[in-house]
Amino acid sequence: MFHQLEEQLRASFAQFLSANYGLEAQVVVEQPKQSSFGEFALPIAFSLARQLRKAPKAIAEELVAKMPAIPGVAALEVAGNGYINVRLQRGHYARALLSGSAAALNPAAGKVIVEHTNINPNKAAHIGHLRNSVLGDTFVRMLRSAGRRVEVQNYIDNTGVQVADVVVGFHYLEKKPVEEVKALIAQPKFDYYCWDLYARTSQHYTANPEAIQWRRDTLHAIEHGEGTLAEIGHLVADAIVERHIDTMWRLAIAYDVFPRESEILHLKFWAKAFEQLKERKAVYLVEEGKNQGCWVMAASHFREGASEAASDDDAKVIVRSNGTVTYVGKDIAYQMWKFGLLGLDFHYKPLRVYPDGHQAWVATDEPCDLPAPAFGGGAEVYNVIDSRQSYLQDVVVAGLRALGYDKQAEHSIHFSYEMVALSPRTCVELGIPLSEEDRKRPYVEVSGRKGLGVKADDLIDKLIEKARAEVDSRHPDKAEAERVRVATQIAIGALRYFLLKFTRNTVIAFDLQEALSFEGETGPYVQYAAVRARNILRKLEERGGALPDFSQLDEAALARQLQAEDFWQLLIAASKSGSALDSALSSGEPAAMARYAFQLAQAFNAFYHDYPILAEENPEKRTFLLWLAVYFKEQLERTLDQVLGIPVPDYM
RNA sequence: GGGACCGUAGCUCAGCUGGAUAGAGCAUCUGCCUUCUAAGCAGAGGGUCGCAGGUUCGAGUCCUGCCGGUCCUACCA
Repeated sequence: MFHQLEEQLRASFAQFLSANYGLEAQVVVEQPKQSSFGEFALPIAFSLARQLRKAPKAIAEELVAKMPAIPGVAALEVAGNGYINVRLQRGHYARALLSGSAAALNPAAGKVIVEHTNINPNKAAHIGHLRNSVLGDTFVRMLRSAGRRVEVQNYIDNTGVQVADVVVGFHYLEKKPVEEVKALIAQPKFDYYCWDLYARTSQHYTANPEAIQWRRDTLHAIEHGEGTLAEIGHLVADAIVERHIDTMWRLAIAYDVFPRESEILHLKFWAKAFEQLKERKAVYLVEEGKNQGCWVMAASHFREGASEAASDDDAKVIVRSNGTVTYVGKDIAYQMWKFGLLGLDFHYKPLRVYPDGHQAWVATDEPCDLPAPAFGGGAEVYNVIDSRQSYLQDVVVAGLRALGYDKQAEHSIHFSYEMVALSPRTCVELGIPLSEEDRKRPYVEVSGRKGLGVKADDLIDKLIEKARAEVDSRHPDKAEAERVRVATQIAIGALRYFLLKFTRNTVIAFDLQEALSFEGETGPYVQYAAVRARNILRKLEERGGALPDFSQLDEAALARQLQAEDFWQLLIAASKSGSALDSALSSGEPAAMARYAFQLAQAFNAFYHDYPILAEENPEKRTFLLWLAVYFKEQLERTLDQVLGIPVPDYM
């Protein structure tokens, strides 16, 4: 609604300027610094000052005087040195909201593919992985809320070095036969077991460099899919993927399809992509130098300013001299498949039915009887991958471009984000040893190899435990199962909000104390505002009342009530959810959406404190306040639950 | 060496394509629970927006240089 008016305003001014001054001006519509200035502010007079050679203030005054009436707008005012402030007709605006005459969504056509999570299936998920998943999942929810069709992919690197290292641990270090590994998999927390084993194997390599041969042998075995090593590799990877799915579902994060690296190889995705790359001369064979015998992509393809004659040594190796393909090479093939450019497809089998009935599929190399949806073939692709891999992502896009797929390269977006590190204080708390140097740093990087980090499940458990204590003390009369449910919802809210409140390119120095906080700018604060709105309505019912018929609030009544600035500001804030989604989406910042939710909650909390609705005796005002509470509740709940993936508890 | 990002209140961070008096949260201090739950509300203090130039009606925002910090620049991913 708010957004609609903004557009209308823009259009009206542009049209007026074009018709009366012959100017094709870009009309900027801002929101005033102070709400007392009105709902919109246009700095148009400033930009016209040069062209018209007149003082901005004079231009603004002239425009305001000549501008024909705009529906829904009460007044245009000149302020400051030449701002045009816009005030809306409050009753008219509220009536439109009440009767639900919202604009229909007009989403772009075409499927959006969002790839996120992508955790190496060799150990438990940690806090850094959570940032990826929460960002990706929230972005997916934002797109879907805007009406886009979205497919969520979680790519599994099940044949890589990291899986191989855990296999080395099982086979060479622990000398476990397949049966014992299977028994371990059946135990709970198999991902935690692998977390430690992976760290041990890494340490073993450091102490015994010759042991690296085990890794080579294992990688080779896994790639060919034969023998004990390969069998353990597949068992481990599949089992860990299941654990990751469990962990992410605790945060209401789900996937549609799991493409796997093993199928990229077995189904000849890479071979086909390689053919095309060679044909188009996107890659070439190096004759001499350090990259002798490798197929490489010239630096000029992916690096700004690199000259055509840049040396072979600067090029990116795509196929190693031993004939094996690098991860980037496989990623190019995968990216081509995502856009439907490869002419090949995976086979799929069902992997998991989520508790809500959603079916997730996994890629396989054998046909399956069950019909799977059509995956891949997206119009836009977002890869949620941390910023350290931007170089690799540039190479992937360069690959598409070199093949002549300019449009796809354009729509191939690296949705990058900075890493999650640990605050020194939290390291101490977790017993992680710090060097003198580390102590002075603002943060310490986590390391899977060293086994340093905060495991996702541990963090979620801690949050639930803390929320549980709060819920228990406030609601000792509620059934235990119910208290656990509410505590879990609060924990999810706290965690998701914490990971979303930072913009993407900010390094998060994870601080346990801060993450466990439920006060101030946190998920529980926002949830609490929604719960308060629910409490009002529940209390009304408990006292034998019922919601009045809001249609009796006509424009005049609404205008009367909305003379109160507090009410008007809350209504305006709540009606901005569509506008907030729009701008968060165009800037690609889920943090903006989280911030909006927080601001809306703040506005409501102040309102809640100042105006006891149920005690209101004036019938018109009471009806109006109840409507305001209901409208706020709807907007906030939609923003929390649908867009941010944060559940709203029944009570707190 | 080359590339990218960052530097805003004591701390952690917002600040959309340049716009009105630079904002939150935490921490500190002061008030407010017989009311729809205080996970809350109201208020106070706290800033040379790293430094120096430039662009213009106007710069935290754009350009250049410097200082400080981080990441990338693998036949790992």
